[in-house]
Amino acid sequence: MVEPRWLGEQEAALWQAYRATHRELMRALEARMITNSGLSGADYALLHPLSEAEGGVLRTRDLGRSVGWERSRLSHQVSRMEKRGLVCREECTSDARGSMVRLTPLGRTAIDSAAPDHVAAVRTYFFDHLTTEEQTQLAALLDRVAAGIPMTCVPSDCEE
Amino acid sequence: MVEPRWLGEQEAALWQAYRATHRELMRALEARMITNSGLSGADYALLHPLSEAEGGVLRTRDLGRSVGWERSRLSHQVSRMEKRGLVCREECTSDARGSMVRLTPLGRTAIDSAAPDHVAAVRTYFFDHLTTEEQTQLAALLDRVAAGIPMTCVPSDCEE
DNA sequence: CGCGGGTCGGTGACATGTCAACGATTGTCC
DNA sequence: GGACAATCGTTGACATGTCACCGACCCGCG
Repeated sequence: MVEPRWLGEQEAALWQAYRATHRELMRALEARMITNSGLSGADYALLHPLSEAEGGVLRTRDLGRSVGWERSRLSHQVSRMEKRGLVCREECTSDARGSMVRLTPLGRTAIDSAAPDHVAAVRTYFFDHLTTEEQTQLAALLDRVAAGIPMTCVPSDCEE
Repeated sequence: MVEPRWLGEQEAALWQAYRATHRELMRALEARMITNSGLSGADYALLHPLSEAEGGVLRTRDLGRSVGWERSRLSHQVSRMEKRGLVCREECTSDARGSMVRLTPLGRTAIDSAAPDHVAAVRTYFFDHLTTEEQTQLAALLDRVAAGIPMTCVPSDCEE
């Protein structure tokens, strides 16, 4: 086997820039949200789908799917948020294995007060730098990249 | 003040896709590196500039700047890597406040064995999906976004 | 029915990242 | 020289994320 194709200077710089920019972008959004509403990015990520769900309740499994998190991460985060009164857990009547997560009035207030500024921040820091055409191109690019990422899978999932 | 401009459907989908794809991409790269060489992404991030430095030594401050990390994060990570024998600390002769981080032979072996596959993975999962033109466009886009991100700064830094 | 594999949520141990604070040192200004 | 702010690295407390595992439960099949 021959020498692998190393990254060229431009590629290395792009990779570096991509990672650094993502990190800074997330850091800025997170910091702004925390000072603005006391919510972390993780809090917001869960409160958002809950606030749009019928009655402010979701089954834990469905909440996990809508944010793309693993179960343990979700469980830990819900525990922390429960301790702070943002959400509460309930039994799942249709499946005794499951559980439900419900937005409390405090959680509703929190997400309602945090959302407008967060959306504005995402615009300011991200979308305002993209033309409509660039948005389309970027979406296509992300689709291609995402499709090429190997899944964490049990062996049987790999053949589908 | 009127209703803020909410994200449209396409924008929301793009934002979602961007975050999900980044997360999955990083997860895949990290998992592959760990199974392949036992190094985490954080390990690799530090070993890479060290391996390119003169003599495999860098002042902690400079290492921190080259990866863009805060001092405490860097210090913790170096401590963990020191415990595993990948690097060692040394005194800084030119400035008694400072310290140096040196790549050990074990660390050198680790980065040398991890690098080829990692580079190949970055190609496979990322660069293979981008044309040269797209790389140029993306680099420009990232520059614009990065330039618009407010820095964490002491008040006096804000006016420069 | 009851066995057995899969699903679901939770837990504890640990790795990682952030924040505030400290002690030591350096450089600056008078 | 000496006060004083800034820099440097570290530490401890805590928040977050990952992993392996458990216990309860659902469902299909004999």
